[in-house]
Amino acid sequence: MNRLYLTTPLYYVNAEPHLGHTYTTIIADTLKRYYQSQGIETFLLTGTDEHGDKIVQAAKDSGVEPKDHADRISALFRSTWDACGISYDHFIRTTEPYHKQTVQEVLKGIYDAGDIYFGEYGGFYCYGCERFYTEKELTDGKCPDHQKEPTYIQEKNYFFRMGKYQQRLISFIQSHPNFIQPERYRTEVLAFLREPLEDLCISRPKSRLQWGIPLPFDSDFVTYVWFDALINYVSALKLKGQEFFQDFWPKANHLIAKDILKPHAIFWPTMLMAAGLPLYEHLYVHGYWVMESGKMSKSLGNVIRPLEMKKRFGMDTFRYFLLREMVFGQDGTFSMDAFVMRVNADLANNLGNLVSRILAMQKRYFDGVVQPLGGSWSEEDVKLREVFLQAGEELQRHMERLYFHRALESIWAALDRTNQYIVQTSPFLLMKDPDRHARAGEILHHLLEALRMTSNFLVPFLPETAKEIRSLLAIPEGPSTAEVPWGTYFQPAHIVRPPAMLFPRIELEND
RNA sequence: CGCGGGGUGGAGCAGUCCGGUAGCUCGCAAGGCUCAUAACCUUGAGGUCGGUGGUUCAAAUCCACCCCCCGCAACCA
Repeated sequence: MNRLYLTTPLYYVNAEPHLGHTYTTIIADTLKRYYQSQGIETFLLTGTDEHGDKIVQAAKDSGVEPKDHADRISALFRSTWDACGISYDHFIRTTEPYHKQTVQEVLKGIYDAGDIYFGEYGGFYCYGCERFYTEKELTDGKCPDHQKEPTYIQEKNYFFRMGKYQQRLISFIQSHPNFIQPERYRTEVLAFLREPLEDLCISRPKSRLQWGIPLPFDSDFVTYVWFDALINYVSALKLKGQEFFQDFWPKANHLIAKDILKPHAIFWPTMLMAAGLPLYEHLYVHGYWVMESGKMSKSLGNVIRPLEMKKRFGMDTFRYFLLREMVFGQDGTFSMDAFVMRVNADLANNLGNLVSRILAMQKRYFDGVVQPLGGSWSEEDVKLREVFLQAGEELQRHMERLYFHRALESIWAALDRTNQYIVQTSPFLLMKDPDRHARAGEILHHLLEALRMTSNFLVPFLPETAKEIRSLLAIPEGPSTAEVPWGTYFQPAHIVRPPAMLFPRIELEND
């Protein structure tokens, strides 16, 4: 049995779900649906990362305990993904006992193996912020928040011998060209690894931070950030049992945004090496959504809220834009103008209108009853089928490389061809001559096949729409019909439903 | 010389890894159709693919150098 384990990052509960979170999660969901439809057993993990300074701070700001704060934001993420129809299999929280247990087991293992040591860390510490600053973060040598010069302090902490694994990691990445994708990020990681890798500080003294998982070998310290957060990918599988872990872990595929490349491409593999675990299979890295009106920020009022987009335009419409507009790996621009343009052109004018015009003819001319196909097909008929076969092949090729935009382009090229086919064959003209009604019926039969194929293609990208088209064609719920050859699916007396408007054109007032 | 990315018709973007008529959406011009969501189809105008040089029969695509813009630069999710 082929398996695939997909993960989103664990979202940090210091912010509410925004466009970036939504994009990563939708990508994960799309991949899951795609591979599921290929007969692969999939497991999709998402969740929330809930420990650390920033959470304590955020909780303090809203006057609640860290746990209450984390509960609230975590629930918000979960309900958002539910409302968005994300088909995740497990939602993990780093504050849950089974996760803490796994983190402690892994830490203990690495400690016992001698790859964690007690050392000293010095840095610029601001007592107002209760955190260290790097020199670059300081403005004129002062803390940007308090305008005060930080104090250089030294602190005892635990360190992970990350540098020890540098060579092994380099060799691994070099011998596994697809380990990090797209390639630009692999190049970046290799470039980074040309410099010596320092050891990683993995603890905070409890005197400064209590909101964390205690180190199993020293109860005066808690683990700090990544050792806690990254291990979730393992602890979620362990929760399902050792066998489940064995089956899925080697098939782990992590999806992340470029901001957390280093932890995932460097910290995490070396941690796995130290823990004696196999490395994950792939790391897929995407870029940022840049708001046309400048940086995304609440004060500018240009924050894209996933639930709001769903409510205004429908989830599939929102998904379509995100998948079609961004080249996976590169940054993309988000603007409402581009959104409206894309949606009107591709979903309303093309897909929606096409479905509607075909079903309208089927209804008007034959009262929805699918007509038989004759033995001989015209050149156009054959061509139409080939166009869809080709689109299916291209789709597969593009999905393997995370080229969502190109996969959709391939589908839409087939839709364009279908519109052309309608004009070329003009069934609406044939219907004026009673002798040619049979031919018009055949043409419509081919067009219904085009829609059937389209609905199969759309399953991973636009799940609701795929389902709706299926329902309009009166195709029962159940497995994909992609394997049924063109022209053999619709049986005599099959009746399709009257047209429905799938995507209304968006007319934006100056709101 | 820190690392990486981007610079393609009026606008926004694909295409660059694997060289071979420069593609898509919007906008503009002309025509067609009437089945459809003022939609759909055809044709046209508009590009020295940031610059210079090189490799090649052939370069947006490979190589070198230069200019402009943007991220990252380690314990900061």
